[in-house]
Order: sequence, then structure tokens, then C-alpha cells
Amino acid sequence: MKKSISQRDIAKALNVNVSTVSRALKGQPGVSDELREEIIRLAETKGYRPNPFAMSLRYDTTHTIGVVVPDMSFNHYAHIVKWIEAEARKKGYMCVVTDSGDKYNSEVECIEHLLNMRVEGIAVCLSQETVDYTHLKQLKDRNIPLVLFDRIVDIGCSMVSANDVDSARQATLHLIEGGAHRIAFLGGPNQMKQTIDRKHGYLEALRERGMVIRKELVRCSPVSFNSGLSDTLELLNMKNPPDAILAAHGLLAISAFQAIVSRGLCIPKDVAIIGFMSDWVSTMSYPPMTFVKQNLKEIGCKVFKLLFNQMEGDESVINVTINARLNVRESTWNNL
Amino acid sequence: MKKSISQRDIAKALNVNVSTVSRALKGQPGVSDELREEIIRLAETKGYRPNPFAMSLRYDTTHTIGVVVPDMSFNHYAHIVKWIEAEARKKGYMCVVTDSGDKYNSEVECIEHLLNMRVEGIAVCLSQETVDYTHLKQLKDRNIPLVLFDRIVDIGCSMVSANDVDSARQATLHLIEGGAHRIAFLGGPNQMKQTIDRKHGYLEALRERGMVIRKELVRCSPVSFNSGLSDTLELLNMKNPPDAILAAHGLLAISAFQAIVSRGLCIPKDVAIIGFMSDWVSTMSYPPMTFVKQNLKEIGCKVFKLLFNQMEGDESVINVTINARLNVRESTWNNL
DNA sequence: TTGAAAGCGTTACCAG
DNA sequence: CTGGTAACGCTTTCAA
Repeated sequence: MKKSISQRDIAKALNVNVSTVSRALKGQPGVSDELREEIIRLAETKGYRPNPFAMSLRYDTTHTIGVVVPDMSFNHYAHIVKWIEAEARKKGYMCVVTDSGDKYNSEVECIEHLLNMRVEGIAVCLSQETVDYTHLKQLKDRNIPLVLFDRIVDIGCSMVSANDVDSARQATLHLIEGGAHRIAFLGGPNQMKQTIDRKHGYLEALRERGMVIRKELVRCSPVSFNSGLSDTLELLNMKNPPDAILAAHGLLAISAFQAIVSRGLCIPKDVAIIGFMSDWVSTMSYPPMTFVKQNLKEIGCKVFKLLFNQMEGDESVINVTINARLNVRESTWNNL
Repeated sequence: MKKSISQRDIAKALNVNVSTVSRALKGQPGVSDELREEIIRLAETKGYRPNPFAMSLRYDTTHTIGVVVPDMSFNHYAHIVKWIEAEARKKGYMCVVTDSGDKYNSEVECIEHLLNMRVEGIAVCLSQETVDYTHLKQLKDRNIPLVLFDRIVDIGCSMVSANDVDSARQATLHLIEGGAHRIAFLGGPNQMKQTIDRKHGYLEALRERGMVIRKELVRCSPVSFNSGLSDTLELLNMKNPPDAILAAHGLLAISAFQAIVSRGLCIPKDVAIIGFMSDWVSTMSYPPMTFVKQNLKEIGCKVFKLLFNQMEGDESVINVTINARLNVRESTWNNL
């Protein structure tokens, strides 16, 4: 790799002092116009770029943020990252993206990796395994801005998430209004606030409508295609199988859908289904799936904004909820 | 942000010289065992981390790579990035991911952004607009390792891509064997090598089987949902509409599929379809879509490996092809 | 208007 | 075995 040219190189070539070059390039007073022009010209022709590492050393600032997501190959997370990165770049920030693979250990490693890099702020979407938050609280002690998003937990830092309780409630109400009597809930591990909230909304709707809550219809397992598949198959094997399913994660929605189809059952006649999931898949399925649509762009932009404010010194802890809303398609009864 | 502690801090606390601390921490000879132990202990309790920026300054090396993709919210690219990042982190490299939004101007900006960051290598998946490669050739002049992937172009650097010609050929042969007589091709802009190659494979198959090549069935437009939709609708409006479609990009496959369905046509009876696309969507569609499956993990890992080798000084230009293969489902005739 | 020097964190080299 | 110092690229303060 060719060595890049420095202010010193320019100074030498022009037989002036580095400090003069620095002033000239920064547009500071104290350089004659002709000399300044000459310096700038040479800098441009030689392709001078300020060395951000020297800058970092000097100012103890890195202009870099870190992001941790559970799985970049899952559209939902990647889509949010896209907008975090876009906003960051607009403000001149680098964005180091890391993938925890939905594992706690790896999440800790990612944070460690980012700390080593001296990022100025970190945005995290928790892994489904995470129940210990010391690696995050540690950030607070070190005064490193932190924003949780999507899968959050209340540890006293800013967060951005969907209105999980209410959107799940709305979805469940929609199923009830369509005539479902035995609505199953498919969620992630029970320690995840996201799962708890969505389950909460589900239960709330049932209570509101005076429906019986059946524990056996509530399945909370690790988020994975296989667990979604087997949970759904078990549900369908019951003496009294559910006539509707609310899947609280995209993967679970996909696997539940396929389980239903594999049984030769008709959607929504035999079993209706609603998923928290992304547009493409829900549009392409047959029948098209009713889904809870989240505004991923808004989430991503807001995450960076909160992070940025914190990095600028704003100490306030803000909890932002981005409204998701139900898009009704044919996997439920869209003729109500 | 709390100032992190440095070797100097440790040295001061222990009343020794920084250079001694440095040696102790690096495990170099020239420090008494007791002193070394004391230094290490203090470093640990104080939470010392080497400052990578000081390191970068010292060695003119950054341990950072950059990635440019057209659209992180599109699963295909995000999935590749996931594995580039994973491999990079394994080797202690930071991975700065940027999203060009499939725009040439933005791609140039991304490269610029990465160069400012002094990344040691860059992996690029070209935007569909890119026809001018000076921003990439410039990297060669500056001796910055470059690997192109997925959407590549031959400018004398290492590349990783799918066997586009042959997989398109295989897909087309499959359509022909299923009885299709008028096979349409849906591709991206004509300057994209990926489109050219896939079209080439398509034409090769037609010629092989002695079929007439109909120019009006070949549609190359910008890659977007809307263009795929309107191109397909126009095809279906023809006096002699196609009885099969080969869609050379995931978005085009999705939009073509929906266009066909919106016309009330039956897949594959009226129109068969094969797409270059990702697993989830093709599994969830009805009927499940026959698709060209790429090994995205292998692509991502290989990209980093090539980049890494170059960063280690390997000058060889390597062109890797990762075999994709046809997964036959019900959007074509899977009973052949 | 310009130059010289110190400092950011680290390492390498040379002296003691 | 340990200390001092220069160097990496840049900015800032002070002196000329």
C-alpha cells in the first residue's frame, strides 16, 4: 500500500513549516494568501487526505459508531442497519457493523471488538439469548453512548422499538373479529421483552373480548425456523388445534406458515395467520400474509439520531416508539 | 466520554518508564518478572486497552476493511456482508459497511468515505448504474487491495461471483425441457456484466436446442420492483405472450411473479418462472418458485479471504466462481 | 506572517 | 534490566 502523503510532505516540498500547512489547509488565519493558495494547490494535486488516526489521537475522538445485530442475513435487521449507516455517513461518521449470530457470547465479543476500536457510540439489537446486561451497563460506566433498538430491555438507556404491545393487541383483535376462537401465540424466548410485550398485547386482546386464555396455545421457544416449525406442528396435532396463529417474529411466521401448508390445511379457512414480518415475504406468500408492518427506515434513522445527540452531550434517556400497523391481506379475512 | 487509560498512566502510577510498560504488556524480553507482573495486573484492573489509533499512526496500518453494497435491505447482499464481516472479525479486522443505494454517485462517495478512513482493503458489489470505473482503478494506483463480488466487471482485480452464464443456461434448459416455447428474459441494465452473462447463458441454451431467439422477449431495464412489474405486464400483453420467464435478479423475480398473478394467470401452466433469488421468498411463494440458489456464505468468506491475501502482499489476481445451482420447485414443472 | 515545539499513545532503538 | 528519545500526522500555543 502506497504511503499516503502528509502535511509534512507538503511542507517539505514547499520549504515551509508543517504548522503553516496545517493553518493553510484548515482555512485558519495567519497565512499569506499566495502561500495558502500554493499549499492548497499542491495538496490537491498530490491527493492529500487528512489522516483520521492522527486526528483521533489529537482529539481523542474517532467519528465512528458501532452496531450490533443478531443476524444481518435477516432482512428486518439489515434494513434497519441500512438507515443507521446512511444517517451516520451523512454526518461523517463511520459505521462498523457486527453480527452477533443471535448468540450472547458473540454479542459480548462484538461489544468488546467495538470498544477496542474506540467507537464513540454503540447501537445494539439484543441477541435472543441475552439475559445478562453487564456488557451493556459497562458502557454506561465508561460513558459511551448506547441506544438499544428493536429488541430492547430497560437498563436505563435510550431505546427505539415498535409499539409491540399495541400492535400485537390489534393483530389479535383482528383475528377475533374474523371469528377465531382458539388463537395461538408463537414467540421467542420468554426473557425477551419483545416477546413479553407482544404476548402481553395478545393476552390483553383476549381479555378485552372475554375470551378464554389457553396456556397450551402459547408457545415461546428460541427463534429459529426449526423451532417455529415443530411448535406449529405440535399445535396442529392437538385435539383442539388453533384456528389462528399470531407469530411474533418473521422467522416464526415463515415456519408456521409452511407447517400449516405442509399439513394440507387451508389458510385462512382452517387456520389464519398473522406475522411480524417484512413486506416481500408476506406479499409473495400464498395467500399473501397479513402482517404487522414496521417502519424500518424510521427506526434506523431515529437510532442514529439518538446516538448522535448523546455523542453531542445530550444526557437525556429517551424511549422512542415507532408505530407499526397491521396490513391486512388474505391469510386472514380481509373482507371484514 | 471518560478518557481511557494509557501506558503512560500505568507508567506514572508505578513510577517506571512507558517503554518498560510497553515491553511488559507486549510480552517482550527486557523486563523483570515481578515488574512485568505488577504492570500487567495494574493494566487489567484499570481496564487498559491498546489504542488502535496510536497503533495505526505508528505502523501506518488500520486493520480495517470497507465494503460497498447496492442495498443492504436486500437479503442477497446483506447475507454476503454477514460472512465478510464474520471472517474479518475472526482475523481481528474491523468491517465498515456502506450502502450505495444502487447509485453510481453514492458508490463513488462510499469509496471516498472508505479511503478517508484509510481502510486497508475494499470489497465492492457494483451499483447497477456504474459504467465508469475510475474510482476503482484509482484504488489500484494507490495500491489498495480490491475485490469485486456478485456484480463484477473485469478491470484486472480479483473477483468472486456466481457461475452466471452456466446457471442461466441450466435454468433455461430446464424451462425448455418443461415444454416452454417462448421464454422471456428479464434482466438489469445492459451494461451490467451479470446481466450480460445471464443473458448469454439464456441465449446459449436457446441456440443449443435450436430455438428461435425473439428479441422482443428480452427485457433489460433498471433493477427495481416497478420496472420488473411493468416489463412483465408488457410481455403478458403481447399478442404472443411468453410461456416462461427467467428473471435474472431477485427483485425482478418477485415483481414478475406478482405481475403474473395479478393477471389471474396460472403458474406454471400459463407462465412458468425461474428467478435468481433467495431461499425464503422462493419457498414462501405460491407456487414455490424454482430458483437459482447461490452459496452466499461461501461467496462472503471467499471475498474476505481474497482481500486478506492481497493485504498480506499476494499480488495475484484471482477470479473465483462459486457454483450456483438450480433448485426446482413448483413454479416450473418439477415432475420431469 | 511564519516557525518551533509540545502533545496525543505507542513502539523501537540506543544508552546506561 | 531499565530509561530516554524519536517517530508516526496533526493541531495548538508561544515566540520570533
